[in-house]
Amino acid sequence: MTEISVATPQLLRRVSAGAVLDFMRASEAVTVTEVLEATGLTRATAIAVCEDLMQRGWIRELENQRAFGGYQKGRPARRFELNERAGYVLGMDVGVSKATVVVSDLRGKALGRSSQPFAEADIPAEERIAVIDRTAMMALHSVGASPDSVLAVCAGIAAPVDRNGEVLVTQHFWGLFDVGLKAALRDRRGWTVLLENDANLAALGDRWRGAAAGVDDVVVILASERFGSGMIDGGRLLHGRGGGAGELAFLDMVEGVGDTYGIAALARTWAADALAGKVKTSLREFAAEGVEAEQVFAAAADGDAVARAILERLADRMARIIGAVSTIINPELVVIGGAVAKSAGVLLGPIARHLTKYTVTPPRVAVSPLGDSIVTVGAVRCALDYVEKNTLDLELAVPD
Amino acid sequence: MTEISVATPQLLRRVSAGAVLDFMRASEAVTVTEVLEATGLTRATAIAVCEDLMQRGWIRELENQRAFGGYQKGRPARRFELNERAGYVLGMDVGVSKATVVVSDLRGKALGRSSQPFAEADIPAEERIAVIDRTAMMALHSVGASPDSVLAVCAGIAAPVDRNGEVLVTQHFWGLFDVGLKAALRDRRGWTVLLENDANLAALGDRWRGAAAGVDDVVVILASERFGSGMIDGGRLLHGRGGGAGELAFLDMVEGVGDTYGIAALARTWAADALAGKVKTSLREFAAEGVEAEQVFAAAADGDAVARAILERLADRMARIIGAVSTIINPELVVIGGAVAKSAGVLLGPIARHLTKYTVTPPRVAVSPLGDSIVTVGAVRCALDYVEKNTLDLELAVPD
DNA sequence: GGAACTAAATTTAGATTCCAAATAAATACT
DNA sequence: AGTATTTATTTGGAATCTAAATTTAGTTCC
Repeated sequence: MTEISVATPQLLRRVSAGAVLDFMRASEAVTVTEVLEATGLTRATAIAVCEDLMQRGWIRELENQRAFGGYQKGRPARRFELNERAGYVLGMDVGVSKATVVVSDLRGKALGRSSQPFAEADIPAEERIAVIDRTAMMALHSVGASPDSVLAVCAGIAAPVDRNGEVLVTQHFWGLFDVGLKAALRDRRGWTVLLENDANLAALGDRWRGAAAGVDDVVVILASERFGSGMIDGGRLLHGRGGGAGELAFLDMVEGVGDTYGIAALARTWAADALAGKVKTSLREFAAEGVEAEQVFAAAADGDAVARAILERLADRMARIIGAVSTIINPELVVIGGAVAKSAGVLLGPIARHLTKYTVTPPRVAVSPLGDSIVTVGAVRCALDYVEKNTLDLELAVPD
Repeated sequence: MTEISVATPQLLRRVSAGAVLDFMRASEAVTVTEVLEATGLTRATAIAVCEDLMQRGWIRELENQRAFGGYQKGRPARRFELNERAGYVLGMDVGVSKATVVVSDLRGKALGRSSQPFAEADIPAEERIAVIDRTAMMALHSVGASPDSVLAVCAGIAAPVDRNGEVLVTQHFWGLFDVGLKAALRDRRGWTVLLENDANLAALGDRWRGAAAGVDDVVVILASERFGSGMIDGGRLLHGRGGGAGELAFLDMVEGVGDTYGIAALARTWAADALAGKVKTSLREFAAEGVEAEQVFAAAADGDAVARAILERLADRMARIIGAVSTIINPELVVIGGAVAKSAGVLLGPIARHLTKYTVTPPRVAVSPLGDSIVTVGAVRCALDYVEKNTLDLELAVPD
């Protein structure tokens, strides 16, 4: 209600409340004494702030305080904890062929998930939106959450998105993805929707709960069907002017690369090429359905020469890409993510070996454990970031 | 003196004072009424803050207020303005063969400059420091400023520097540059020294007072003898883990490039190569002293075929580099900077032409007007950034 | 069961800062 | 001289914090 111009006394309470809330997000149930030590506030103030936050619904007080940690002298301390059910956030992965929605609580715990295919690749925008909306409602319903309790939504799409969440339709193709989701979900449900590029979300996701946990300078390469990357420098996502940062189209110019197909796609193609010849290889048993990357990796592990050659070729290509990107960006770590990543661990050794050819200071290389949920995990993180930054400006639907 | 824990009432005054100071830095002499409109504070508060700042020496009050803007009704307004002489900052360009120091006031006006060569490239650290210190003292003396009035120093060096101003001596070569300048100048003079990579400072400099003024996503390529770049995304410099972001060593992998020599170096070499043959060219008249880039550009403008070929080749190479970097970083603008930049304007047309081969969404390309002072300009900006961020924690030497 | 002990919670007094509104001051215009 | 206008100052009230004194709600021990 009250407009804050620059610095009113109310600003102080905001700062204090923010500090307390930050501490609570990082801890389980805490006593006021702990709050006070963590924030530097006085006891009187700390209690006042907690009461404030409780009244607004962001935290709750526990009953049987003494139940914690056995014997304690003195007057029992009150205990407070984050009300992780004060509201929910949605993380969306909107692909070409399907939409996936994850419902998460305020601690980032995934409570429910729903996925729906689009009838065809080229359906009109309203239809895409309808499917997405329906998927979201199903996911919410599955956890018994009302649409009013959604505090933020983040959707990942396979197009460049600038740092304001806008899709610049410079290339016609991307128009497909800018289906007006933001406006549609705001109008229909009153939700705040953040748009972000899928590879960027993968980077956020993996830095949160993947191989890059806590690393400040990291590049995550979404590498299954096509290459795309999310780059984080100093803990901040890079976007560039039109959200195009992290595009790996420059690969066309790197010697020995020349296209932007991902690991899964290349493995499939190269295996097919090999089978067209007369070589002897165990891959031939999959020939009918087409050979997938996993099968190539397995065959290579069994000593199949053709599979090993393909693996080596993949590793060299990855090394070139990682070498080029990390020379210019200088990350501490490069993570390979996406559906193929889980089985791509076998590539790490060969990649490291090839990498020494392309850079004198190679980064660490890892595969993400998040599999194909890497984008939704990142979307949840992105939505939570928004909520955490704006907590004190948000009104909760049903302050219980 | 007083430790601020989280949110004390004193914090409010800090916020208010910061807002007022920011406004004053962006304006000339201002009345309290203007302050009040800009910051949203009350008149009473605005005056109190101004008096505060004046007492601390950061701003001053003008005498003949009414002298401004002719006729005015009502009680004359007091006028305040930034005291740009409250202290000074030093911007340093520490190269291999010489050190340059610029003294600037708090509005970024260069007041004096001094430059001194190092006796040899490989002199010991103490000697390098002594030369740098002496150069700084000379520059200060030339403007009549005392060493005590220096609020911050920023030094640009040709080595990777991480975002904490540390030089990681991963490669032995860089050890040359980490001569302990920070500690030495702190101990001798009590100065706060910020270290930064020279190309990064070039980026800051050009974004401040060059071709990239106000552009949030920009890459500045220092291109004279060697290529190095400073990359800014969303107004923030990229560093990477060890300060290596912006290194263009990956050029080794880009087809048609293959080394990291800069424009001046390449022009010189290619011209010499051409002269070794029997072609007819007006460049031959410079053959004795060696042909410089400027001369090649001039001859090309006169229609000399050999010079034009070299120019075209340079443009193609620049286009490849710009194409590769900007595909992955997606800047709005790429600036060519350094001593050679002033005459490199002739390259812009050809570069733009070649660029379409390497990217579908080419950035704007420009040359920096800052010449070889681009690094010191950036160093001054960097030091000012520090002072502006920490103004209220700094004590002025002689509060007049 | 009551006294002693202990840590937490609450109350009280004081300081800083802000805003809003009333009052005072300085100048130009008539 | 008187009025209008703009700026400056003063006064009163509110929010917030800290620091210190006081009260409370338990445990422990006799």
